[in-house]
Amino acid sequence: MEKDSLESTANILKLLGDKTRLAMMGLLIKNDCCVCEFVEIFKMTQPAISQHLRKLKDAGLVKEQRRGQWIFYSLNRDHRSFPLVQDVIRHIPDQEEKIIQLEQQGLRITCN
Amino acid sequence: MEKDSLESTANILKLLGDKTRLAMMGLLIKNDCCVCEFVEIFKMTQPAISQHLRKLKDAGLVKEQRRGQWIFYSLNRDHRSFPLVQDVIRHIPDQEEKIIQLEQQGLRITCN
DNA sequence: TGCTTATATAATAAATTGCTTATATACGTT
DNA sequence: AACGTATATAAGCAATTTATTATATAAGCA
Repeated sequence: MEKDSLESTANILKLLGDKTRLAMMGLLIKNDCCVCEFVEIFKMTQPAISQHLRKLKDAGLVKEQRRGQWIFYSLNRDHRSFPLVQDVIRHIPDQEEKIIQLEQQGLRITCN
Repeated sequence: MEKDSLESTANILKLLGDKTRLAMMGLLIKNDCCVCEFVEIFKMTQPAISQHLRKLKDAGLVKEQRRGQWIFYSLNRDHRSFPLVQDVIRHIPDQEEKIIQLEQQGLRITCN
């Protein structure tokens, strides 16, 4: 298996070592999401969400793509440390439920 | 596979998201180590090392065992999140080299 | 064009982290 | 008992982190 340096691994883990960002990654491995969905799911202010996404983006773990009014985030599956990310996500509960709840509240479609 | 809660996983990752602690875990998966060995390997002060070990111990990731004058640390392989720890460590370079260097310097035996 | 919505960024404040130095504790040896 | 070595703990401090509020930017629509 490809090994990453100690330092880069520690940096990835530091990013994932936050409940919100870890859940974001768990969501993104199943669905692309836009900022307003994260705001709704995590009940956090929009700037707080944007700043977490910024950190993930700066590390190259996520990509952004504008779709009209919205900016959708997705996992960068080409990242050197993506296998590590995948392994980590396997250890957390499935996050898709949060998306389903959002859909049931009719809040998913606000971004489609 | 057993899944840990999002929160407990994030807490583990936060601990591993530090270069020194991550390397410590990488070392401990191969050998028990005492504090003075870590001090030598990481070129850090003894209190700094002790504080990192304290965090790992508080989380239950490592155990300590006194052997005469020395206190040896070892991984707690019974920890609920040990499989996660193992998976993470698989992604970093082998740390045993550091122990070998220590032995070559004759510094390993100071703790035997 | 002007308004609304979605998002980013900047400034700031509070909490946390990781080190340092100083000191305490525990064991082994003389 | 006194001393030296190994380790832990406490206090203090600088750097980092994470949130908040305020503001800027960009797209869609009346």
